[in-house]
Amino acid sequence: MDEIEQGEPTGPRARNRAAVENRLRAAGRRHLAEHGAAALSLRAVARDMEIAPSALYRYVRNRDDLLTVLIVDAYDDLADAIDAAVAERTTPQTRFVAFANALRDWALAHPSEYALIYGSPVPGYRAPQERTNRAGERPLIALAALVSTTSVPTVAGTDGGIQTAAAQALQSLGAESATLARGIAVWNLLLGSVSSELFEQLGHVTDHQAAVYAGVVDLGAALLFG
Amino acid sequence: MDEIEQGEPTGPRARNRAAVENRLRAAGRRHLAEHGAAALSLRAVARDMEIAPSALYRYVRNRDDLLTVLIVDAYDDLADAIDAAVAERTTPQTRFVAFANALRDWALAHPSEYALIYGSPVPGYRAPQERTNRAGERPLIALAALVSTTSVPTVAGTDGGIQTAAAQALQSLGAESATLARGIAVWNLLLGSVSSELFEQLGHVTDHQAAVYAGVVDLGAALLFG
DNA sequence: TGTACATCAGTGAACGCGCGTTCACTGATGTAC
DNA sequence: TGTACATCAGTGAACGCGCGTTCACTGATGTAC
Repeated sequence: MDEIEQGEPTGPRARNRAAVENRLRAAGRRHLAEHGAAALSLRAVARDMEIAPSALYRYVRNRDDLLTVLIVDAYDDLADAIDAAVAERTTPQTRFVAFANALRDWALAHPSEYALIYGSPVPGYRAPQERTNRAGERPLIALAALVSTTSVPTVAGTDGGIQTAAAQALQSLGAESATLARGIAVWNLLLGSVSSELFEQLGHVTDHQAAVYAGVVDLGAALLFG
Repeated sequence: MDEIEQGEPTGPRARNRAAVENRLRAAGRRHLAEHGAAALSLRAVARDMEIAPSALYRYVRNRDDLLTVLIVDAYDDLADAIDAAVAERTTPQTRFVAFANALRDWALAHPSEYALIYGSPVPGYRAPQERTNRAGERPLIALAALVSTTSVPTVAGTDGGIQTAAAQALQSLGAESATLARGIAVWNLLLGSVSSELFEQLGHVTDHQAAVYAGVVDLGAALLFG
């Protein structure tokens, strides 16, 4: 998709190509939800689309390439949801609450995509960082932005240095290491809470997941601001 | 293995059987580490053991059965490590620190087994709770025990009610719901921190993972005891 | 202690399956003149 | 506007592979008398 370069003409051909790309992404997500990332299969996706398996190679280099596309889509979709939620609030505290709730809401609505990006890594698949980093850092940068009172400078996507853009963003906020550590802890707390709810790691210790999460959010807010 | 019932005679045959079972578990773990749970394959394990694939069916009902055995082993191994570490300390705070460090140390030493029990679920595999619950609750019960000053009663393994033994243990401690919620939050914080370190969910935001975790542990202690 | 039978561990061939990927191809769409 | 050629999307057959599981079997170990 993105990676097979094309000019951007319009006309029937281009329109059709875009439509097929969308059907491919949708079918990929569907397959992800039903069988998991490790079992994502080009043949099965092609079957879903009622197309010959070989036709997919016009859109995607190979199986792993499709996974990469879906990963980037998932990060972007989550980050869009977060950005939208945060933008509605003004104070740091309410922005943080919106951030945390957007994270959980998105995860519950898109469990397989959440598992894809924040679950255990897909064995045998190594994400190509130059394609994955930009989107993958967006949620973290959003968190960094609301921890700080000043606004976060957009970091040009050079990537691939020792430190990622997210780390630069955090440090350009003038976060001392203690603040940085607290920010990381809060992020881990939120991800851990969402994961354990979604993956049912607690058995049925509680039936009040939403209430527990609300407590977790309070806790996070206290750590960051209080 | 456990599930194919046997008397417990000794003699060459029994000894050999036990030895093969151990080789099977070891080969299973090895395969898990190299290719992940979703790709766990009886044929590959048999090849590892230099044995005919069909021979494995003397020890295991099918592929999922082997997964279940490995899951139970992993929980028990982790819980043993935790119990041993906690037993060396006496005050609640130091016991909690020992607990948290044992969790991280075990995860770093056994990443694939950690992913198996606390990562995203294996698609298409549904753990049979009657075989999995007892071991799966051990780490939680250990945490519950050290949150409380009184010792935790051993709960008979009836399982399968609405509430699990872990929840009963927590509540028999007289934990009010606020304490319960805080205990859950701490557990989520620890799991989230270990997972994000192990699965590299942060990119390279920090190079001081051990220090960050130490901060997380302090935080957890403050939440529980402070 | 020896013998006859039952149990068990392991073999090897076979089944049907789905997978990723390549390849030569056809027909439709776009482009240059 | 019409024609000749280039590009592109999609087809269908084929490749070699590894998988889970079943089955009839052989030979070794255990057991009863």
